[in-house]
Amino acid sequence: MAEQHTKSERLRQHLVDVIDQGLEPHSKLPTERDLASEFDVSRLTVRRALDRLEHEGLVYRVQGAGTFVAAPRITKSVELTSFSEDMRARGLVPGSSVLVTETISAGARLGAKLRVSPSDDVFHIRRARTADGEPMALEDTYLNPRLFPGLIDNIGSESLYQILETEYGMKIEWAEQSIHASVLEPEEAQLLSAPPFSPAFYVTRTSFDAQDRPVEYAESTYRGDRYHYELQIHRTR
Amino acid sequence: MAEQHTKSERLRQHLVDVIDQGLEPHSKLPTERDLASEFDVSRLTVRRALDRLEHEGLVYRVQGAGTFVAAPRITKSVELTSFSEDMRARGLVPGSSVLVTETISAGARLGAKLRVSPSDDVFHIRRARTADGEPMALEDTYLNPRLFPGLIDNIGSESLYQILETEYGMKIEWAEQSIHASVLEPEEAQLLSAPPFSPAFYVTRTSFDAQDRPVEYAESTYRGDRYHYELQIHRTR
DNA sequence: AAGTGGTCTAGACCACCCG
DNA sequence: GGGTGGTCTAGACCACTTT
Repeated sequence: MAEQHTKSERLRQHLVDVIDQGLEPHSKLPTERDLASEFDVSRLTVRRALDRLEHEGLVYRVQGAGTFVAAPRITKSVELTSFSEDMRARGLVPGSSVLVTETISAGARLGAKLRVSPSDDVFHIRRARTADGEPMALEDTYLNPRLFPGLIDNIGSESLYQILETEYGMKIEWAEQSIHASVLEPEEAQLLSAPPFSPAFYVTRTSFDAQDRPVEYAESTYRGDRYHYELQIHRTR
Repeated sequence: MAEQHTKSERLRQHLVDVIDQGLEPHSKLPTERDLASEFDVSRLTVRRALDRLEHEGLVYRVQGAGTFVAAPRITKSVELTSFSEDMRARGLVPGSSVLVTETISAGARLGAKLRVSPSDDVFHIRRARTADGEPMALEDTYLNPRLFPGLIDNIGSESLYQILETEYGMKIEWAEQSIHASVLEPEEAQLLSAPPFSPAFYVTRTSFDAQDRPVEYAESTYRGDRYHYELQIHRTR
């Protein structure tokens, strides 16, 4: 676990542990004032920890009554995760096999996505992604070589995002994702061990760092019979 | 506009107005301390207003440097909207034609979704939804007749959500939505004027009110060639 | 070195829920 | 009426960016 360096984050983590270790839904948590004195912090610090837990859906608050453990909900709202995290969240073991690694000329489309000149080089990685050993998706990832020198020689089965973060200090902050309905072309179907022309998701994603620079552009085709989206959506207030 | 009753909300609204009235992206806003003294509030109150604006993507903050107007982003994160709102947000004119209205026995599946007995009645409404006059989706909506007496006789071309809210005081707060890849069955294809077996989204949605009671269950089939999802996703921290 | 946002404190008053 | 969460204050120190 990463070190928690703020008091409110340490308190939040403590409360997560307490909740996970067997508190029933709708159990009442200690009052904000009690938590403040017990952990020797101000009430505002307690409220910051609870704000985050409420936002994450682990607790709910009722004015005048207290703070309570939320009923676990099956679906979560959409979050930015890697394929590996996504699969683990679904209770599946993620895997990956690299089909292609190459350096190609960006061209107009990829150049625009990654904000490089069309004549510049980009890395291209094609991988088959698996869940519990079964083919789940084909993924073509494109990266700017200037940001990740030498990367293409170090691709293994580890998480690409992990490598970007640990080796290059690159943290992806947000992404634009587009989801289309599609069917598997025969070639894709064969690579995914699925019937040709069966339903599929075609997903494109451009990922950005904290300075809003495009870091990665990826096109993925997911088997529609094995993958779907579950989301919880709220009225914005 | 609804009345803003907290200081931080009034300040937030004021800043929204200022930003909308012509501030360029990356313009620097006044410092938190300046805003605090100008509006005669504490710095924490300023920070709460800015927190919300940052969350909404209108501003970004750089520690040690300042707070800046964010570049407008094309895509928005997923929000809970009706078909009509959704289409209007895409710049299309929504329409609807009612194909079926009937009262049927719930059965096990619908009973579970709407939390009524399998032998209870439910309303069923089948509609073809159009955008700019072109067929976009088929939608089967199921409702609990006890919550909406007489509704089935009043279905017109107006927004169903509008009727639920104005006639029955029902406000939908959140929903669980599931999105599957699919293809159009010949019957659906004909109703949607699309080729049979062409790509489609199959979407189910259960909508809940503020008390977490299921209000509506809907199954929709969207033409994949005319509809897709665009979302902006963020790392949760 | 000065200025900015990030975190935290100790205390206050209000709106709301419950016995 | 007593306790709870919701909002707010005035001030402090820290981490970081900019000059």
